[in-house]
Amino acid sequence: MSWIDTIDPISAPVRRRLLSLPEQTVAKGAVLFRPGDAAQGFVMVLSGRIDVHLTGPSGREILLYAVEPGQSCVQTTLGLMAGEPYSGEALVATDARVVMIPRAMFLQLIDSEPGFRSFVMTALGRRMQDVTRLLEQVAFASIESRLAAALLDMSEDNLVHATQAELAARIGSAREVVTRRLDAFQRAGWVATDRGTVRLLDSGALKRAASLAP
Amino acid sequence: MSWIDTIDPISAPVRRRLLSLPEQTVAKGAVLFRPGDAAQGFVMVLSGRIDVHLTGPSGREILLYAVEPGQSCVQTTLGLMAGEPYSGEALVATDARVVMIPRAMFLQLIDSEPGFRSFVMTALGRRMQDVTRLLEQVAFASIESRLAAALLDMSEDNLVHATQAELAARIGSAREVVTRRLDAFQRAGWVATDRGTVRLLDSGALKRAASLAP
DNA sequence: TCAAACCTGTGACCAGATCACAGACCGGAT
DNA sequence: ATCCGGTCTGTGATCTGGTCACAGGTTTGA
Repeated sequence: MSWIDTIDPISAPVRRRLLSLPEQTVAKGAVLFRPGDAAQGFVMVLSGRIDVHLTGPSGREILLYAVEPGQSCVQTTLGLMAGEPYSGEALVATDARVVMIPRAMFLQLIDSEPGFRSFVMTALGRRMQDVTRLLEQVAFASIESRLAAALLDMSEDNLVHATQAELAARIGSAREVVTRRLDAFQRAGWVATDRGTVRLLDSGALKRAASLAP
Repeated sequence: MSWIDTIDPISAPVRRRLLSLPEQTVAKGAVLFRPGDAAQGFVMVLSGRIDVHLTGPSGREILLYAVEPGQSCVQTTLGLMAGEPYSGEALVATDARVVMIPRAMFLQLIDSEPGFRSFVMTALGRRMQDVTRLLEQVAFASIESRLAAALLDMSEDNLVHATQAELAARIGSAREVVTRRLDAFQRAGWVATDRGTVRLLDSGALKRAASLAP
């Protein structure tokens, strides 16, 4: 079993060519690309996680999407297909291994391999949907509901390991706002906060808050 | 010359099949699809314009993108490829003619016609970029700059035909806010407002306001 | 010509972003 | 052990923008 099998079906010769591509290891904190860069190839994540986010002029950030193992970074797809430069910044969130399919091979695979093609198009479609949903949240949902949703999404075993600044960057708000909202959650008994962590005490209440749109 | 030639290159037999598809006429105000609908086919616009927008729970709206002649509605693409339902609402902005390529034919064309394939993927990539940029604007830019940008974009001959409510729906703000901003623009001498129209008097100043991000 | 619908304008209020801090906590170095 | 720079968190003041409530003006059509 290899990463290649997330692309299904794939022909044997192509499978060999893909397997011969070198894996690259990238350390947490590395920047894979910045806004304005041109795509060099099609990047797939094998392990670890890559966060792609937008940064505003004031330094405020928002997470566009996270690329998990078996997924590709669609921003590279755009660059290769539509010639658009990156608009986001890709930051390695946890030490990761990736492979890059060079531009020429990518274009050839798109033309010759139905399995690869449908993998790419489905991924692109999903991301489009993700970003559209995010836009909907940013445009219409309250900070309260977005913060609650982020906490639920990031929690493992009812624990969230993130500073308040990281939570703010995730939902596209300001650190101070997160501080005050978390404080309200704490007073309501929904969470307990500590330096660098948030413990979820009442995920039911958080879920309700997350789905309340205004 | 036909709409088909916006897809290039295309083989002769396929060209004939596409030409045999019936054109449909849709009247201004008609709704092509709503959030949650499943895609029936791949829609291309021949004339007129179709606006795709999101609606929040409070009734506030924002324009996701407009589909102009020669373009396809990528939301239909998503539905056909990734199986995702629509998240936006498509409203016919001006009387339009469209053709719908049925699902089966679409999937077959994707597999067999490189020209069609690259048309679809490029369009999808562009829209992804559009929506990402829109998200960036909504998340980080002021109403002042977004309104100025919208006025410049919608103007023909320095005239914008739109009510203040329509301008608000376009930039994802509230009507009252647009009223007040337009009032400020007017006091600054940048525009003159009238019922249903805005006349641009100083597009230079508007351009400067549009590019000022905060 | 009268009513209903539509468009614009205003005041009050709340949520959220920004600025300018201050204190608390952490790591390592002396 | 203590000090120090960096990081994380907490708070008040102020500004922008979204929501609510409502008023007056304009069109349109019955």
